[in-house]
This record gives sequence, C-alpha cells and structure tokens, in this order.
Amino acid sequence: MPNMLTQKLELFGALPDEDRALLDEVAAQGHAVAARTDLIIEGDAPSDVHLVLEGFACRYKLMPDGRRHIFAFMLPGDFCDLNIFILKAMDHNIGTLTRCVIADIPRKRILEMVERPQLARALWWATLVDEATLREWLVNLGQRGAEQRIAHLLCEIHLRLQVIGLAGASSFKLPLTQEVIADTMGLSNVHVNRMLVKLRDDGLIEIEGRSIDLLDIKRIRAMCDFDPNYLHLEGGRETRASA
Amino acid sequence: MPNMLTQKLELFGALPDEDRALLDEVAAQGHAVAARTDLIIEGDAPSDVHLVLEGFACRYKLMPDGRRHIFAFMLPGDFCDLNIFILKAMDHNIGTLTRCVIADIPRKRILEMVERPQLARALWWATLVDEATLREWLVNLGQRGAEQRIAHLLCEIHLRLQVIGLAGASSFKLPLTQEVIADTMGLSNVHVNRMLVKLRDDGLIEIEGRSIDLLDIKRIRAMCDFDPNYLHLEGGRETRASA
DNA sequence: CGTACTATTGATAGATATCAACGCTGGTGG
DNA sequence: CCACCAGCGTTGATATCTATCAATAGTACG
Repeated sequence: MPNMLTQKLELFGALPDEDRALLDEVAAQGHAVAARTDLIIEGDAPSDVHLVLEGFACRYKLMPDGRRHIFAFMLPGDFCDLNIFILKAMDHNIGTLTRCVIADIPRKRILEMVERPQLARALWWATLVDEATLREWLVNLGQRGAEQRIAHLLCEIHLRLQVIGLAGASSFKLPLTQEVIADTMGLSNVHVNRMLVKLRDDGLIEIEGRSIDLLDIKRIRAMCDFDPNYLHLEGGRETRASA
Repeated sequence: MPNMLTQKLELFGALPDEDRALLDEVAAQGHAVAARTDLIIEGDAPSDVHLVLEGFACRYKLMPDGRRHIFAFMLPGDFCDLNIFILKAMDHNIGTLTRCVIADIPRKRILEMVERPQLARALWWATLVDEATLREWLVNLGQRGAEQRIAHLLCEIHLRLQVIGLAGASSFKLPLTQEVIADTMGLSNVHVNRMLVKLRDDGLIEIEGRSIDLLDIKRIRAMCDFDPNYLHLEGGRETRASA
C-alpha cells in the first residue's frame, strides 16, 4: 500500500521504484501538530518543506480587521510550500485545521527529488493542479451563489479524498467547522449553516456528525456545475505513454 | 531600453547578458491579434508558448449559462501558458481583451531558456508571482466589498504597469470595459459603474476616457487594504546576492 | 456539572443583482 | 457630410441574496 503522496503523484503516471522508495522515505517520519496551529506565518522564510501526512491544513491570510480568508486546503499527501526555494518570504500563513501529522523535509531532500526527471515532472504537475484549483475557487466565489459554492467545495473535497483512499463512493469524513467553511467561501457562518440545511432538505447531502454523504453525486455535481477536469486527475497518463 | 519581459524578470535579479539577449530575441517578433480573440481555448494542447508583447489579454472560463469569469490579466511581458509542457490539456481559455501583439515561442526555445539557471529561476519566480496574485484575488472576492475590490484591482494594475514602464506615478491607461471589470470581480456591470462613480465622488480616482488617475495613492491603498507584498517585486534581490 | 465551542433558528439591515430606460460616442454606409 | 447603428456608460426602481445581531440548543470535554 503506497503512501498517500505516492498515491497522488502516480495519478500523473507510474513512477520508477527508486522514486517510490524516495517518496516512502520522505513520508516515513512525521510529527504530530495540534489543531489550529500555525506551521508557517507570513514573512517567514522556512528552510524545510512541509508535507501533510494526516489531517487537514490550510493556507490563509488575515485581514486587518481580523477576518480570515482560507484559500486552499492541504490534505494528506499535499506539500505546503514547495516554492520556498525562490521567494524570499511567505506572503501568507499555513496552519492546521485539525490535529495533523507533518513531515519536515530538508531542502537537500527536495533537490534529490527534483533531480529525478519523472519525479520532478510529477511534482511540477502537482503544483499546476494546485494552481488550477485556485482558479476554480476563484470562479466559485465570483460566479456561484452560496448553495452552489458549498456544494462545489464538497464535491472537490470528496474527490480529492477519494484519490488518496480516504473517501468512499459517496461519503467521507469532513472535520471542518462551519466557520472554517465560511472563511473559505467568503460567507458568514450563519449562512453556511442555512445552505447546509438546504442541501440536506433538497436530498443532496446527509450530515452525520463530522461525516458527509453525497446522496446523489450526479445531481449535486450538476447543480453546482462541478467538472473535475481542473484537478487533472488523469492529465499525465497519455503524456507519459508517448514520452 | 530592455523589452518589458526582461524589465519584469530583472525585478527578481539582474540577468547575464546572454540571458537578456535570448529574451530580446524571443520578444523580437510578434503578430497582431484583434481584440476579443481567443488565443487558446479549453481542451487545447498548444505547442507554442504565448507571450504578450502589447495589449491586455486574460484567462477566463465560461459557465454553462454563458457567464464569463476572468481570473487573470496578462499584460505586456507576461507569459500565457508556461505549463503546457506538463498538462495534457488547458482547463481554461485565454483571449485578448484589446488589440494585442503576441509572440509565439516554440517549445524548443523555452527549453533553451530553462537550461540557463538564472533565467530558469526568474521564470519560476514569475510563475510564483502569478500564483500569489491568484491568491490575493481570491481574498479580494471573498472578503472585500465591491468598492474595495475594484480599488484593489486598480492599485494592482497600476503597479504592474509601472513595473513595465507603462504607468506614471499615479495614472495609466486602462483599456478595459466596465463589463470586463464586472466579469473579473464577480459583480454586475451596473454595480461596477456605481462603485466607480463612488470612487470618483470620494476623490480617490479620476477617469478620463480610458485613463485612470489615482488621485491619492496612499488613501486608496489604505481603503482597499492593498499591500503590494504579494507581487514580490523585490523578492529575489537578496536571494541573488547571497547565492 | 459547568464551560466553551459549535450548530441552529429568527428578525432585520445592508449589499448587490436584475430589469428597464436613456444618452453618449465612435464608426459605417449611403 | 449626414443619418443610423451598436456598444458602452449612466441612472432609477425593485427584487434577491447575504450579513449581522440575537437568542437558544446541542455537544464535547475537563
């Protein structure tokens, strides 16, 4: 059973055994971090790259008035800051939302990884998918109403969790507060709540504690116009075959 | 007088003469493209990289109901699709907003560029700045009201145009329709208009035809909470010095 | 058994969309 | 040169969506 990082990266294309071994090594040891803890804050120039092994983390910025906006979720297998080699300082914060297990990967290790051509391409692919996700979120905030917005987020998280083996065909654990969802969607927590009960009343989702069940995936994807294309889940296979 | 691409990339750090020569060559020849013309559409797997030499272009997606969301402006010196080496297909469209001059750069050329370490780092930096801009736009849509949002956009465009020598201390040509701004900000064109007159009434901007004057830069930046940090305009200087 | 966080619901205010109308401007064909 | 046309900007009236404020209820956890 490959680790979740490998699992994700191989969506782009199978990796040589040495690459997989390197990834296993990198993902072998992590340390626990409590919920609501900052891993990196704005202005930092971290020397290690952080990899999420367990739990949910997020990128966020704080507004002068104290409001928080979250613009990315990092799930197991996601890197937090592969860019620290270039930019002098972080322009945003990264923090845990739940209890997490995080691996700190030294610069040297990353360079080893990037020297392997297939692995380098896979990492680049992962970065591009993150960027495409950001674009889709922008569309989400710009063009969709609150109900669609939340539905879209649920569809995305479901799919991303499936990829790393943490979601079933229609259900998954979502350890997020409604307030976290609100800060992600640019809505108030009250309105998020109302939209969630609406989704429930419409028979689109079921909520049991911290678990979500997408009762009719086809219908919920249609209503929020979810097109998984932007996640490029099979983006690289053909490229690899022809390379 | 360096071309605008060089001008932008050297914000990250001075480049060797050979690199500058290569960039000059790349930016030497472009072809005119009419306004409102698609350069690349969703699903394409373009073989050339497009570089804007003159005019405004944008990234956008179309919703099923015909709405358009714009999530990036490309100004002179900006690449459109440096990522085509990895992803199989574009997940969004790229089109001109005004008449443009575009350079089509063959794959081979890009590879030459990336083989030069300093240039490669500069290109990587440019990509990261694009991504950081996307994040800031997400915050913009999520957390700011319509008036702040538009002000923030104006501040950003002003600064980006300044960097490439196309804006004065406080004024610049903005060849964008209010409808384009609306599709960018997730607002209706009517509301964009109202907010622009409000900004004008508040003495923050002056509009003459297609030119904008930021009458009090300090004040407008304060009111929309514009912090140029995310553009990393001097992000690399120290890094280079210490490298 | 408190205590604090989270979820839920109602009432009201504020922001933004939508619909509709009109004027301005630049271009185009006769 | 003029009349017309299309796109854009502007303004008003109304409807819809979402935030805010306030209160209550569930829930986890020491």
